Amino acid sequence: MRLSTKGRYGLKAMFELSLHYGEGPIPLKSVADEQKISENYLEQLVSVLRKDGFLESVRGAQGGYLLAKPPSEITVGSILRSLEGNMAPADCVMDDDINKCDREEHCVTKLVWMKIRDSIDEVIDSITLQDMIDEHMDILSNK
Amino acid sequence: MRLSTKGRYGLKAMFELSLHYGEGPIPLKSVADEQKISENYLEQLVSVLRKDGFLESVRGAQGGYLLAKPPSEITVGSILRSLEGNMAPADCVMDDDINKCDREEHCVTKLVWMKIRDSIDEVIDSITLQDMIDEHMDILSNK
DNA sequence: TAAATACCAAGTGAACTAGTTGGGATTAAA
DNA sequence: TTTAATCCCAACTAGTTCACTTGGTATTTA
Repeated sequence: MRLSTKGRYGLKAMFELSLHYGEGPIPLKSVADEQKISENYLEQLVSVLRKDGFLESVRGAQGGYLLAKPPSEITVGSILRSLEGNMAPADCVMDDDINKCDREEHCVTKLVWMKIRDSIDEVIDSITLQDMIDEHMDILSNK
Repeated sequence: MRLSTKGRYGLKAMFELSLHYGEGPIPLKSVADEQKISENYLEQLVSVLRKDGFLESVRGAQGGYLLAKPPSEITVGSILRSLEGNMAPADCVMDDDINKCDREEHCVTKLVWMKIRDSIDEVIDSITLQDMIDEHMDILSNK
């Protein structure tokens, strides 16, 4: 049950941009270099994040990307869902009506998938980029 | 972050066999029919579960599969790990030394993946097949 | 006007998914 | 003793997804 590189790279990039929040636009190249990700590939992920309202962009020389909201207002969950879709372990617990199965009402495995989904949601929705910055500072100061 | 059909079908099959625990071998065909899974495909999954010690098999006519241990001693987690591998959202939190990344010690995203992994583990390791049977009985009796 | 950037769409090789196919070995029942 | 039911195993496969790459265009600053 691995996350794809979309979610993993995307969160890394968002974290990197958080570290520079308030400094104006950061070019994608420097984010890609810093996190060792293909710039062209990262471009696609960042494009999704921008369309979903997490990032703003400034075109042209000295341009780049910047967070559209303060780090404290962006959760890990919202980033991961933007890039990976719903974090449900099975289609039947995805909250859209498309994937309902016919044995719903007496399916015990569905209860298991719901518990997994809920516990993942609880974790990722409770961590903001600001929390990550704080943890990063703690690590740097050898706490 | 979907589970594959391996884990999903595998858990359904194990649950089905739990419902018949103590009744002797159950042919795979009836499990496949009951859960609407391709028998040939399920065979592959069940073969893994047998090799990992969750199932015993009886060959020949009137043969089939049966749980190697009582349902109360088999967790959802052990089944899913048998079929899907480690339930970690990223390679760097897989607990084997192969996938360590070089930026480990100051990687904040790793902390996020660890929290997700731990919360998934907590859920799946705390549910046994017996728990699923109990929930199933509750549903049937309309509780 | 050149360089630095964002933006966009299409192509691609490799791996994975979810099976299917085609057998063989073993055992109980007729 | 034959037949049917079952487990066991390995190889094949169409389709999808992954993780990019390629090749451009548009915009802005120096």
